[in-house]
Amino acid sequence: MEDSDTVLGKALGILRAFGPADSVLPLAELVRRTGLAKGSVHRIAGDLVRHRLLDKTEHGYRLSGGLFELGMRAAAERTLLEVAMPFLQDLYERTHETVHLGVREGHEVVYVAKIGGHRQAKAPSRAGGRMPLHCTAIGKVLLAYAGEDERTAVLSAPLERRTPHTVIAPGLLRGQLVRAVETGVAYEREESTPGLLCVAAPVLAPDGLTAVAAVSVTGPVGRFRPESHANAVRAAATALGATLARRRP
Amino acid sequence: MEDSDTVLGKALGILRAFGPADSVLPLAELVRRTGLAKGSVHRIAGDLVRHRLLDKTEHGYRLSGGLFELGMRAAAERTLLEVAMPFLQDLYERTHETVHLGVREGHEVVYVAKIGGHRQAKAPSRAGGRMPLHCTAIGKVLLAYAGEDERTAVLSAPLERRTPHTVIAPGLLRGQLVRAVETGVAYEREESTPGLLCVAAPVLAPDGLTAVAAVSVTGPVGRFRPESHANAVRAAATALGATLARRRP
DNA sequence: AAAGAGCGTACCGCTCAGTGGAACGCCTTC
DNA sequence: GAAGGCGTTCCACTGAGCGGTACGCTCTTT
Repeated sequence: MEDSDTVLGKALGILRAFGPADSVLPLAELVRRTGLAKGSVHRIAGDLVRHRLLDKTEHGYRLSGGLFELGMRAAAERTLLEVAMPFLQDLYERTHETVHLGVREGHEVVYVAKIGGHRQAKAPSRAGGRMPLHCTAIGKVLLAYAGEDERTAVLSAPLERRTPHTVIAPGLLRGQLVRAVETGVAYEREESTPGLLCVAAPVLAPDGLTAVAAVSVTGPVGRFRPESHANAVRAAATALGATLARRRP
Repeated sequence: MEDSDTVLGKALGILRAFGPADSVLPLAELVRRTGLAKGSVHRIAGDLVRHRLLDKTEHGYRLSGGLFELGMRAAAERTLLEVAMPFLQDLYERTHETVHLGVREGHEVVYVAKIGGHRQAKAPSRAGGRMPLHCTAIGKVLLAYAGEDERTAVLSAPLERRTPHTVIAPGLLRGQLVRAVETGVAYEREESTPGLLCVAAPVLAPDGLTAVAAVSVTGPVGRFRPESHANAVRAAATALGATLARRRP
């Protein structure tokens, strides 16, 4: 799906052929998804196994633990994760709902952490996973604090309708972003996933103008009242921001 | 440090040149660590940047978020992590000490998760990081439930002394392993890091004979009494084991 | 100010690693 | 028993990758 004229490109193509859903893919499927020659996929996959990026099972290939280890060394997300963990922990303990930590990556959110208990609302989000900016609470917060150019770029592109509640009117969304900056929190009400509500607050950089990340609390329609957690989320996010600022003088 | 005759090998060499400690490395340092030609490192690093595995900063290269995303797709650790999270959460809430989840990878532990609060004892462990088997509570548990051949392999090799308390006598360690199987928990008392104590329990496969992972609670010498958390750790680990068994019929 | 060291970048001709089409054997499925 | 899908192996061609060389830059040193 990308440029596959270099060995590295092909290898990455194979690795990225694994969607968030699939755990083990047979060779033929990899050939199909990557569009590469069967022989090439066979050989490269073999190399990847040798390098502990893939595991070869009876039924095909699987992303290996070596990849996990490598990914956890990524500097930015790792330090963010480590510093944030205590605050996320506090937040969870106070709310006992699913807690997310996310950063912006282009026009999407990438979740850096997701913690929750047994009775958590089953959200499609996963650590390392992505979501559109416009239909999630974290996304809205991040978008609200993104540069004006980024914001208009997102708002002028067609906004994908994920559920009947997804806000796809740019004007409406822009209003929500303004309110997010004013109030320090953004909400999502079944806009990305039916049955899920969410509050998010920004983790601001020392300048107070840009968001380096965002924290959210998610819960199911019914028992969950996002507004009642707004303060907790805001507190966690600002505390995290202050701690991050203290680390990098 | 590995085989670097294939492009992929060189690329991996570059990525793995990043130790857990360093966040940004200049080109020259990568050349030094990998032993590759300067031109090659330059070109490959450029390719890696293009593929979102590296970021290029003012002061050098840095492992990028793309790597984090990719690593989080690793099937085994991801599902383990997701299923385990609620149990780890419970355990943390009950103890308010640092909680670890680890799996065995060769003769080392790989930590899949690490959660803790503000007052956590600062351990050198990190998610995605490694530790020797013989000097950690999780390692001992995993070793106790490993195959007999694996166990003797570890015990017959010289055991690295990490601290004055590290158990390096194979007989002594073997005794601890036997006790671990009998009691369902293993302990570590400043054997990997001065000032740290730890209790761990195995997450057993349905057969009840092999451990798929291990859970631990860590705390500082002084206030922390590992024995008093043995039951909580054991409970969390067995509950997790039961849940995992239910998922794969 | 000049010399030096270390850095990132750019160039380029040689060559062998990587390529992908073809063919094979092994399974199901129809 | 034909047909199709699968994983694997083989092999001759070729251009991607290689690494030595060279340049410009910014510091530090003398």
